[in-house]
Amino acid sequence: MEKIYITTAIPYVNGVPHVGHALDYLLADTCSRYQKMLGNDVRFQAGTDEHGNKIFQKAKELNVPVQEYVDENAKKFQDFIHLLGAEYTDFVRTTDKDHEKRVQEIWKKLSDHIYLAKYEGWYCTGCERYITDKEYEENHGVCPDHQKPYEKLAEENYYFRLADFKDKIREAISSHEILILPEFREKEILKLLDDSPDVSISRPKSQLTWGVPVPDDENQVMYVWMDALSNYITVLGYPDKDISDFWPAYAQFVGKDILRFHTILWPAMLMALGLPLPKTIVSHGMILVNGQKMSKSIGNVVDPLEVLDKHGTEAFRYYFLRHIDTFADSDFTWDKFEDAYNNELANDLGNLVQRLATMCKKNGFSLSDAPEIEISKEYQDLMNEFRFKDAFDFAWDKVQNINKKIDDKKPWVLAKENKEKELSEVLKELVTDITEVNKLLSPFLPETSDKIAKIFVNEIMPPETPLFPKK
RNA sequence: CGCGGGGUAGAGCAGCCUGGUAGCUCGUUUGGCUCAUAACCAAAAGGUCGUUGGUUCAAAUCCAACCCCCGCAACCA
Repeated sequence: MEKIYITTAIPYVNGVPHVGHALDYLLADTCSRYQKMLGNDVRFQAGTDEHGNKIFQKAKELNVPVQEYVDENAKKFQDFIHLLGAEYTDFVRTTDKDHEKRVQEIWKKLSDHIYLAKYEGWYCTGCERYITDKEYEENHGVCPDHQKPYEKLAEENYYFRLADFKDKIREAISSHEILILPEFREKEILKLLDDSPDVSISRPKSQLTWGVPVPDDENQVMYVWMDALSNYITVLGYPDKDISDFWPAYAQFVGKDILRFHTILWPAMLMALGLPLPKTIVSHGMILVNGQKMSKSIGNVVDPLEVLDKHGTEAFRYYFLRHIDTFADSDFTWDKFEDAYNNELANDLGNLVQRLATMCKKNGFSLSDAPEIEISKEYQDLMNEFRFKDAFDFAWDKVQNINKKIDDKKPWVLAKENKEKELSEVLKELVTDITEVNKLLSPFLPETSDKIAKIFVNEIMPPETPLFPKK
């Protein structure tokens, strides 16, 4: 039995749960359930990123205490994860006192690689942020959102000296000590690594109050990444506890937009702490709508809660794990979702369960013990390579094969001709087949898999209502 | 010449690394079956594999150039 640690990205809680978050949770959950199926001991982290100005301001706008605001939002995300049928073991919030204390200790341990420097740049008082030189030129020195000219400002920030680790990181990535998936992202990151400057990791308190104070400097507050990335180890108890049981992580799931932080700054932090690097960073794509990025301004945002409400957890998991590519950007449309539901979940699988169970019942066939199942090598290889969509396809192919086999063996003919022995052999074979497929489906569709398992053991009874009624 | 991904049937994709009859799902048409959720099974139609050139007995696949789409370019799920 191995100890497996799986992590998800912690969403920034200034908004509601998004389909993109769902994808992250589902991939991690599928991985986790598969590992548990193999008999491994799994810890599955989830959490929320709760510091920063945006959250502070949003709470002020709503006129609620900031802590109350983040409490509410953290709850929304926890509920969301449950709705997805994902089972985490640990939930970390960056406002947890333990986390805050541990991040400060981590900061101290990193101090050899941290220095204070002056940052100077163009600043918009409306946006309350610095903008890049390029942006300055494009907007001709005036903020388009606030119609105010940018101001030249200077402030002191702490920086993390990434330069100390670049060579080692390049080596770790190239040698696959830390494996980046999909493969093509590795090139992208290696190139990016070369151009990466030291990272600004604090803000003056005058600018940012809602965050973890920098130890031994009351004028500075930690800024997002140091705080957020640490969650993966603070939740395990680092540095108060020995985390070597579960660290290094078996897999860390992230969106492609934040892959760079997880493959550049994060390994650098770990190296500085003397901790081993995560084995795999899995970067998934974005979910598009008709080929376009979802955005509030275009107004094409798909609310995952609406999808869950209309079609339920299992249909949601089915679409997002099989029709959304594990690694690349893919489309969500209601048409595609509904086609997949009706043609595949209802017709292929739901109907198969119905017809086979009915057949068994009509002919008085039952199995006292669940048949022994071996998990196919091909499926395991795909799962071990995090190719969940392909593994799901592999399982689905078997679903279709059972439908073919039924047509081929024609049990109803055997029944009419009273070939009881032959009929019972055929049914036994079919029930064994469906039990096997069901096992392969269980990391993806846990609830359905449970139901099917119950139907085909002891006295076989078709479900009273179809598993997936057509819509 | 910033970096990366992609262009294969009406749609969505696989195949490319390791050249050898172009494949899968959906959709369309036709046939079969009756155990099942008007489901299931089979067959057919449908492609100059972005363009041009090169290597080769042989190129979707390897090489070169070009065209087009899409991401990223440091607070974005």
